[in-house]
Amino acid sequence: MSVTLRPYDPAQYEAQWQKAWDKAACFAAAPPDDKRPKYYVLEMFPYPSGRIHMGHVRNYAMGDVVARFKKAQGFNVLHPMGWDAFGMPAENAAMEKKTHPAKWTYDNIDAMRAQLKKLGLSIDWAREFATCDPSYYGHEQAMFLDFLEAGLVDRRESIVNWDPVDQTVLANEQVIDGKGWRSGAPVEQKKLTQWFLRISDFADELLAALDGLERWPEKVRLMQANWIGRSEGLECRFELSHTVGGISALDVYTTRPDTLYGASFCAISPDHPLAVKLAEDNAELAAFRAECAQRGTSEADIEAGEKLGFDTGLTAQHPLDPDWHLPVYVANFVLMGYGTGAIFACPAHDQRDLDFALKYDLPVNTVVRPKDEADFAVTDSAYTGDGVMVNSGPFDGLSPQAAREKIIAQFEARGHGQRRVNFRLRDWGISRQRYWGCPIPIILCDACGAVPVPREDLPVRLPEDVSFDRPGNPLAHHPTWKKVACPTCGGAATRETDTFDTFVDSSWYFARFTELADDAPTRTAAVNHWLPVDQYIGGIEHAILHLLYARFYTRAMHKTGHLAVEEPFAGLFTQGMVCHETYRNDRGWLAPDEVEKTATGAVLAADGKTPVTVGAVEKMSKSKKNIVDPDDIIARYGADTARWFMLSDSPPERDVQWTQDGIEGAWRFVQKVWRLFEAEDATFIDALAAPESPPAHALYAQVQTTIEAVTRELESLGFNRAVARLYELVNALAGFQAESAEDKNCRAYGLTQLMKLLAPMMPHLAETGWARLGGDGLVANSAWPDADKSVLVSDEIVLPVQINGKKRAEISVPKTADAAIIEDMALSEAGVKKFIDGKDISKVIIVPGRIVNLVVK
RNA sequence: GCCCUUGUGGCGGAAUUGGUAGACGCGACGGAUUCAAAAUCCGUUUCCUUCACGGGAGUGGCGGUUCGAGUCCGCCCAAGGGCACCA
Repeated sequence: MSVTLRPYDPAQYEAQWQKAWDKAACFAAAPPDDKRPKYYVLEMFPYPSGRIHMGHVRNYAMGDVVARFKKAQGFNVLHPMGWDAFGMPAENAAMEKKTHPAKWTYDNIDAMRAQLKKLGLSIDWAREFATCDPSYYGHEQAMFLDFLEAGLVDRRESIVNWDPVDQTVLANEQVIDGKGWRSGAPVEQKKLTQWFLRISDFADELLAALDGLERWPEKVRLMQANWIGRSEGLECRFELSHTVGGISALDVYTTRPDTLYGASFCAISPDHPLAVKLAEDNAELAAFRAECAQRGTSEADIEAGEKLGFDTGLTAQHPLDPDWHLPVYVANFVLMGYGTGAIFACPAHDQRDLDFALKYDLPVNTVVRPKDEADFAVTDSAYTGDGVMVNSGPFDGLSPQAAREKIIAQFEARGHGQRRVNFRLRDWGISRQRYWGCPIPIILCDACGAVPVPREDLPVRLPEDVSFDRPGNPLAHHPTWKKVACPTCGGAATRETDTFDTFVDSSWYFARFTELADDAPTRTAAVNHWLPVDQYIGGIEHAILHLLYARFYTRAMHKTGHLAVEEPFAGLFTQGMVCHETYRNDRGWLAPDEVEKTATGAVLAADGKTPVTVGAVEKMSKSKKNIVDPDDIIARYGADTARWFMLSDSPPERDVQWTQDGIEGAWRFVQKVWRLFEAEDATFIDALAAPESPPAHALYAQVQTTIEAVTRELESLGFNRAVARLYELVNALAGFQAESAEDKNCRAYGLTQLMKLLAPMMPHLAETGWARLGGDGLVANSAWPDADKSVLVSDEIVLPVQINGKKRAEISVPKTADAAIIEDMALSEAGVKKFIDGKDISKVIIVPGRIVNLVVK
């Protein structure tokens, strides 16, 4: 009589194994002198918002599979965890709930750490830190001073994006559709003195190095390349008809010098110094400038694309023809921040210029025509394609590309202009008018200017006694904190009250994890050993912001001697989002547990009858209430089930839809694996020679193909495909009838290997099974299996036979059979004969080991 | 507007280099077990046609290359994403 196991109860085992791993210090990374090769796997660290969500579960489940898999493969694995702990929500909580941001943050960290631990992640918790720890941000301040000395930092007045709700400055990258990325409020333009990191100095490098990031998604590299936005062109000078306030000429940047003969006017930005100067004595122009400043930021205005201009009355001399004078306009579509803030316009070959020219009745001169249209002329749609130069004097007949080169060369030869490369990327403004961030270690003195805080005075700590009862920066309002003596002259001075953009904090945390040194941000031996991160995993939403900043910051750290590498992340994987159906009725959105699904739709769970509208599948979000809480899932099904479901079905880079059926399916699988242990022959057998009996041999072979396939899939992060192979093996084991001792041994062997293969994904169940089999120690510490490749190739193979490209039959042939034998066998197969009877065989294609195709007429 | 990605059963999705389309999971249907249910086990499940054997069609659409196309090429359609007055 077989003993029936009780259903697998995760609650009974999961905590137990988590303790066992802890006690054995399984996941502590060994020091750099360890003889194993290193592997650094990192998931983007979380913001301590209070609770983990399913997105975290997916992200950390994937990282954990990689970490456990690499450890089993014999790597010295570093898999740390920390907290991106500065930021606005802590201050909002302080305002709303009257709690201190530090307390709110550290309480959240405690809660979330406990949640993460319940997932059974193989994390080296000894390396944990939060970016709001003074022991972290103090080093960040020191590095800022290093950057300052190295010329990587600027302080300058500039027009900034001002978020009126959050009352702080935003970087360009943080403005989405003209709105603050956090508050969603329309961004205003404001002039402030700001600290900048000179990321644009690295624009060329950051762009060029993208080519070397072979293990990054093409999509992310492309997005970064577009963001950096390199363009090549000509900068040249247009002399003005009059000198205004010392300005006698316009410097103009163009990527289309080939269209110079099609010039029709010049245009300058409303913020151009010439426009500013002219507006001083011209009220109409001043009003126009004000209007542009107002309209400039509104998304709707940009969408409408209405071109507005103001004729200055000045003219500019064409650089290729001294007798040609172009009117100079102030135009709303010319940006001061790009190029020189002044353009020459060629309406025939630029749609914006054409819109403007048509509105203000300016000439349209076609200078490029398509190759096969001799009488081509632009009317209402600019021509930007390739073709042949016309109406361009000495350049007629050339291609635009050739004309561009010749014209630039001519300008350079005559000293009238030069080839120039421009970037879209601007310097990174890092000043934020917030309390809960890293204080900028600078003292502002009326006599000495901006003076660095002496190194021995670091870290500049945030004051603890702050009040949030009025808007703006609590540091600036603090009665005493900012008042200090100037380190240079000793006179009364004030601290910089701005703090760093929190993206600074997340730009080097991966380096800090390599060693928590007291006296320096990084320790050479450790940081150079571990970096680059071998596999970084996180959301696509950081494709530009965080990933570009971190790449720049690593270069800055390289330049200031903090580390050896230039690229922080050798491999990047961007995972998809976790989505769920949405539910609503006339009172608003409903959470999944308020809803009961029926055959035809859904009803309220409370009464079982009130209809509920089932909406689109969307990213889980508080606002739509389509959230499933990881804690509830773990309590009900255990961490392994949650992890398994997150890894099954959907490819990891794509969005996954959370469903009740899906989690139930994963739960059934856990139970099915557990039932494999009901058999009496469930004993530990780690090594076995290929069995003789056909069924056992077949099972043995399937174990080998599964080992081979799962290894390959995990290598390429194909978790969903690895899952499918494991389902197959479990199904085979469950259906296997063990008759002989040999069969039973083979089954036990298969079960032992299965535990190893499952361990990265379902570590607790694998550990429980391993212990039940009588395995040595922990499966978490055991080596990854090698496939016995000798059984992967069988003697007989099945070949499909196609006739005219359609499959008609299958033949079983010896692996060693040559083409003549295969042809013979194919032609004598009954299913084939039927189709070739009375027809001519004009061609026979035999692809060894693959296919036979007969072409008949 | 520019750039990119993706289109495969009722659903999520498989398919090394062009070589048996639909693995695996979900759902559905039928059966076994059960007093009944849950759980479990067995079977069916791309569509059309046929009592059946079988046959035909089929990877968003149209065309092309090839003995052979989900895969390569061209054009088109749809959905999603990024950038967006960047000269």
